[in-house]
Amino acid sequence: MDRRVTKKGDDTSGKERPTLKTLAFMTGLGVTTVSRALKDAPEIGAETRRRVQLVAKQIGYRPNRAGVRLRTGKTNVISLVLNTEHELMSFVSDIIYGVTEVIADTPYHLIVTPYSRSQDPLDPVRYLVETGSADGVIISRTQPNDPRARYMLEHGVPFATHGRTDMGLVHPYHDFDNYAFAGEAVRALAAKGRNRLALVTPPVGLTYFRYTVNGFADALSEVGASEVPFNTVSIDHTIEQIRMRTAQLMRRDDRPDGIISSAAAATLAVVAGIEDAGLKLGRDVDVVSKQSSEVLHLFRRELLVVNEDFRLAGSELARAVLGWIAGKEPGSLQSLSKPSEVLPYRG
Amino acid sequence: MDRRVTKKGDDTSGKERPTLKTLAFMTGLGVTTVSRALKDAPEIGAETRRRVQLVAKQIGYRPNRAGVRLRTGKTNVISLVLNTEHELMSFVSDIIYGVTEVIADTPYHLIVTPYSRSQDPLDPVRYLVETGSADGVIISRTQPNDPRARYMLEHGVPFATHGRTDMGLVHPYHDFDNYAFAGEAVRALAAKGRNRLALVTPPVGLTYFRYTVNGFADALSEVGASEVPFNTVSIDHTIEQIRMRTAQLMRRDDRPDGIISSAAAATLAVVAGIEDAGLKLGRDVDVVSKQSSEVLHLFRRELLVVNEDFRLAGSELARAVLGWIAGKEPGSLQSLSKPSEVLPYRG
DNA sequence: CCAATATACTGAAACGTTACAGATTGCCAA
DNA sequence: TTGGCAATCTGTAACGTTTCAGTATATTGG
Repeated sequence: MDRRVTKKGDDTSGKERPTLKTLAFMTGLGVTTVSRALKDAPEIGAETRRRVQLVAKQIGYRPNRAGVRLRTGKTNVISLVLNTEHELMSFVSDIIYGVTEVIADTPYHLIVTPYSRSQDPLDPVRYLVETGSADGVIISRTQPNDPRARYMLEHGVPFATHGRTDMGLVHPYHDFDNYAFAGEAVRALAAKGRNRLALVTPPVGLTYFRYTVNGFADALSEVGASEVPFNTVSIDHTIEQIRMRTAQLMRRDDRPDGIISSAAAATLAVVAGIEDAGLKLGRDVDVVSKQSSEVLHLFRRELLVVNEDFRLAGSELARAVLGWIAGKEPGSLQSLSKPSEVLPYRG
Repeated sequence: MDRRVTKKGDDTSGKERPTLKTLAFMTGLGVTTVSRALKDAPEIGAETRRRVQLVAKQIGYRPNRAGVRLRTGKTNVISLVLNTEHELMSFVSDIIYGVTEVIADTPYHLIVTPYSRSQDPLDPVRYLVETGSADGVIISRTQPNDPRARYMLEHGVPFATHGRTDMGLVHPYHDFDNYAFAGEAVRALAAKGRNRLALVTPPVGLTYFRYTVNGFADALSEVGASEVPFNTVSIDHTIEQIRMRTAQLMRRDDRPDGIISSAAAATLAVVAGIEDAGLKLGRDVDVVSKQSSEVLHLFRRELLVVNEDFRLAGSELARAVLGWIAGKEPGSLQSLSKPSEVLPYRG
C-alpha cells in the first residue's frame, strides 16, 4: 500500500510533514538551493539563506532521517553496547543518562544494543558495523586485548571504550583510575592499623582488573601490609556466592582485617558474609568500597567509600565518540577520572 | 562527497554490502521479484522463492533500514521514554533488559528518549510522533489523566504505558498491582501486632499513587488499624529528605509502629531515619518495602519485602507495543502483575 | 565590446526499498 | 485457432535527501 496522501505534485496542504520540496515550493526556489541554504553553503546568497532558514523554522522543518541516512550513510545514531547479565544496575542507568545529556542538543539518537552471556561480545559490534546501524559505538567491559576495539578500528568505525585497552592501538576511552582507587583504599586501611588485606576484584578478564590488582599490590608493599588471597570471587559473582565465600574467608584463622571491594553491590554481600561469620564491621574488620551512588553509608556507617561517577563516564564517552565522528584525533579523546578521597561516614 | 565505491552498474565485487540489486543480479531476477520472494509473497513461484532466500542467506543479505524506512515509513524502532531525574536506577536497567529480550529476534531497535525535570513530559513524545522516529513508544510514570497517552491515541501511534490511566480510553499497559501490595503490606504488619501505620507513597501525580493509597486505606479499615499521616515525602524525594523527615516522624509521640515503603531506595533512607531517632527496626517499628532486586535483606534482616519484577514489566510492555503494531486489539494487551507474598528474611 | 569569470541558482541522478501497473508465458475452453 | 485467464515475473516511480554537472545572469578585465 502506498501511504501517500497527496496525489501527485507538491503538497502545500499543510498537514503533511514538510520536506525540502515543501520549502522549495514555499520559497519559490529549487530543492537543491533549499538544501544548501539550510546548511549554510557558501554559494547561496545571504538573503536567500536567511529567508529559507526563516521559513524552515516557521513551519518546523526537520530533515527526514531516513532520507539523509539513505543518501549519505549517516545514521545520526550512537549505540551503547551492554551486557545484559553482568552490567551493574547503577552503571546502566547512569551511563545512559550521561550519554543522553551530551547528545540532547545534537541530532543523535541513542540505541541500546544488548548481548547476553551466551553470545560472543563481538557479535553485537559486528552486527552494528555490518549493517551500518550507528555512526559511533560505546562499549564497556573493556579488555586489555579487546577484539571489539580492534574490529572497529579495522573497519573505521568511531567508538569509545569504558576502560582502557593495551594493544598498542590508540582510541578514545574514559576510565576511572582504579590503580589509584586500590592504592588509596590500602592506605586508608593501613591508617586504621589494618595490615592483612583482601581484595574483591573486578571481573578477571577486564582491563580494570589489572589496574586494581596492581594498585592494590603496589600499595601493599608501600605500607608494608600483606595480602590475604581471595581469588574465589569477583564482583561478577552473585550476591549469594560472594556472601558465602566471604563468610568462609572470615571464619579462617588467617582472615583479613581489611577488605577492599570494587563495587557497591558486592559490598553488601561482603558485609553480610562478615556478619554471618559473627564478626563486626569496624571492630574486627574494615571495608573500603567503591560506589556510584550514596547507598553504602545508609547500609553501614562503618563503611569507607570511594565514589565513581558513571554519569560522568557516560558524558565523557559520548563526547569522545562525537569528537571522533567530528574528525578529532582519537588520541586526544581519552580521559581518566581520579577517585574521590576515601570517605568515612559523616553524620 | 559521494560515498559510492562501485562506479555505475551492479556491484558484484563482493566487498560492498549486498542489496536487492546484488541479489537480483546473482539470481538473474528482477529486484521486484527478489523483494517479494524474500517476504513470501504468494505470486512468486515456490522454487524461485527458495532459491532467492537461499542466496540471500548465503551472502548475508540484510535489508537496508533507511531504504525500508524511507519507502514505507516503518522505522523498526521502539522508543523508551525516560525521565532522567526520577526513574529508579533498577527500573531503568531492568526495563531496558526486559524490552531488549523481547525485541532481540525481531528487526526492532530500542532507542532511549530522555526528558528532564524542566521539560514538559509531552515534549519527547511529541518529538517522536512529529518526526515519526518510532513505530512504538513505551512510557512510564503514567498519570490517571495522561496527556501523552491521549496524544498518541489521537495520532494513531502504538504505545504501552507502565501503569494504568483513567481516562475512559483503552490502550495497552502493564502494571504492578499496587493496591494488592499495599493491602498485603498492611495485613502483614497487622499480623505482627502493628496498628499505627505510615505510608511512604509513590509520586503524588502518578496513577499508582492512587492504587497504593487506596489499597492502604482499605486494608487499614479491614484490619482495624489506623494511619499515621506521612504526606511530606514520596519516593521521588531525595534520600536525605526522606531520612530527615522519617527521623522527625519517629521522634513524635504518635509515631507509627509500622511503615510501608513503595521503593527500596526510599526504604534505605527510612531505616536510616528510624535509627537516627534512636529506634530499632523489628522492635519499635516494622517496615514492609517493595524492592526490585534482592538488596533489602542484606541491608537489614528485619525488613519485610515484596518483590516487583521490572524486567518482566519491560518484556510485557515490549510485547504489548509489538502486538499493537502487529494489529492486535489494544484492549487485549493489558496485564497486571500480582505482588509476591510479603517475605521475611530467610536465613 | 567581448570574453572570461564569479555568483546564484537548478535539474537530474542516486542511495535501497516497495507498490503499482504492466508484461510474458503456458494452459484450457470454446 | 483464438480468447481468456492464472501464474510468474518485471520496469518504473516514488519516498527525502545530497551531489554532480550544469545554466543563467551579472561583473570584471583587457
